Amino acid sequence: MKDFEQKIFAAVKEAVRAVYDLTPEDAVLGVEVPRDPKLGDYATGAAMKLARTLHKSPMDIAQPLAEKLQELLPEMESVTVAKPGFINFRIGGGTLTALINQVIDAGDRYGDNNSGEGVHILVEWVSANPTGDLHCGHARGAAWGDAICRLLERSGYDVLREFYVNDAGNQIIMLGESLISRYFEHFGKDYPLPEGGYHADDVKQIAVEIAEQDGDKWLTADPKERLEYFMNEGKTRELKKIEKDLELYRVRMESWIHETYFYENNMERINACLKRMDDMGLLYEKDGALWLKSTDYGDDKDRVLRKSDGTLSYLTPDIANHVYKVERGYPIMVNLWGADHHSYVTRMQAALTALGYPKGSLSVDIIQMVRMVENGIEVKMSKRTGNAITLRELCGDVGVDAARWFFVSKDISTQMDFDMKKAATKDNDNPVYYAQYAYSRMCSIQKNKDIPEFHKVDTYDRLTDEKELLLLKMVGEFPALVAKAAKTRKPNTIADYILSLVKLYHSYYKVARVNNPDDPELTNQRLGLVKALQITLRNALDLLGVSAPETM
RNA sequence: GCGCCAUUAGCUCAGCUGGAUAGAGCGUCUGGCUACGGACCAGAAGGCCGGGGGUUCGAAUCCCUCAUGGCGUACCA
Repeated sequence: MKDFEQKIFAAVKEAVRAVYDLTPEDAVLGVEVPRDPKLGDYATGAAMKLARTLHKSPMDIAQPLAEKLQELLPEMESVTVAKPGFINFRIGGGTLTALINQVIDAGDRYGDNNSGEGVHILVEWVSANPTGDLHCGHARGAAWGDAICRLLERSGYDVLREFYVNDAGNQIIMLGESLISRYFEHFGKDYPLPEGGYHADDVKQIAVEIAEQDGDKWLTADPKERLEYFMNEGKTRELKKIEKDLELYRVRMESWIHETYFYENNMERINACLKRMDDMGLLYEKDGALWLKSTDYGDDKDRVLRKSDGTLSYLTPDIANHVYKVERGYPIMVNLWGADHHSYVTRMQAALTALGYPKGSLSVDIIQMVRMVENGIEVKMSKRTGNAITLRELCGDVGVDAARWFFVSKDISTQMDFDMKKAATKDNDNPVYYAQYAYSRMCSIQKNKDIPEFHKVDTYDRLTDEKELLLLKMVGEFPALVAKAAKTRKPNTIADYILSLVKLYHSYYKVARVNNPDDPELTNQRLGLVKALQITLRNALDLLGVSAPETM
């Protein structure tokens, strides 16, 4: 379905061509929604942006454009010029009410658009080390990344949702050693917990599980074999919990790529990568280590790929990981990384540029830190366990809907405070319930036995109230908003939209009774409006992974 | 020291590619329930957009600089 914004944009383009014989860049022709609805439903600043090229005043440029536009867009009630040179569009009521049937027909697919044009895009996020439970620090990125995928999928991109499992390297050895120590402890024996080992209860619990499953046979086993076994058991079990927690949090992954995969077959993939870089003259040896000349590609220093002890640095398999993404048909990659990894962005991009991938192949969105707060005071540890607050606890304490809403409704580029008290309250302090309440109202009005059941009609010409038309206008903006949010990867704009929509609905609900026994026609048309709103709201909430409850 | 991210109402945050009078929620204050769900609605007060320069028809938005805060600055992952 072609929404108004696209239609107007195309018309502006055509008008500029017809009147001034120009075909400027798309950015010049931008169509927007004016801040003040009194000005118009849509507007373009094209005339002002053309002022420089045409050496004329924006007002003089706008006038003939507006006349042409009125001609091109007969469904517009008016096309007017306003100082300092805006062209404002007002949509006719009939055009707006026609949306109702379109929305109802589209149903769950209303909002879907093809702005992505089938582009393949791989989103990698969460990617927590499988050495412990996901904690609330992961919750922000997990919700944000999932919402981005939902937006992209509904905008016609071909998305692959991927989790990169760091299951090689020191932290896994540390996990194995920590488990062994807890395992010994379980049988009343001593085994030193390594420095920097994992102390959390979940590690202890896994050790107990292994003890119950295998008995005490590992106490006397070959140390090398034992470590291998505990490392494997540990990461498998930790990963399973991560999967379960993500599911609870409604985050869907499609692909799990293990770091160890790149070490398989004598490091086949990694070596191929290294050889390729070597053939391109990107590598050199110094102090017994192998270096990548990343400074030639924007990094501020060269990076070690193979350390002097012969082992690889973290970067090396991760380069192979990204090469593998492209090989699988995903030339556009998006990664979500925590703020503590931001220095890593430049070197990863430098490596990919060095390998010849076009600039912009990899976008990395950095998720700034979250401070968990209760009544303004930072809460570092869980009161129950004394460890970091886990995602699971968070879901239990504040609920999945509230947690996801809070994280997804704020841009990730700024540090945020997550107020657990506020998120857990079920009153009007909490915007997520305000939105869900509106949804419940929409549902209950349709289910009410005293109100006749809705049936589709050809025209909804009785809907002339200012708020009704305003609501429909917002409904009409939804597909373009989804497309834009997908492109800019900003789900928070959807949350803003939801709040404006439900605020207007609550306000409408107060002044206009849907049910009007003396006027069944008006009642039916209003029910159609409510249904269209309900569909739009449900789809919008779904983009954020927030449920739309029929009753609360 | 250097790099990245930020700084907008009392608080938490929006603000699109530079555009019309800088917005919302909470909090504060004033009002509103005999009818579809009051988890609601109507209204008011509250701003040198961190400071200072610059770019231009126009700057919260772009550039420079300073201040403040966070994160990073490994042959860790």
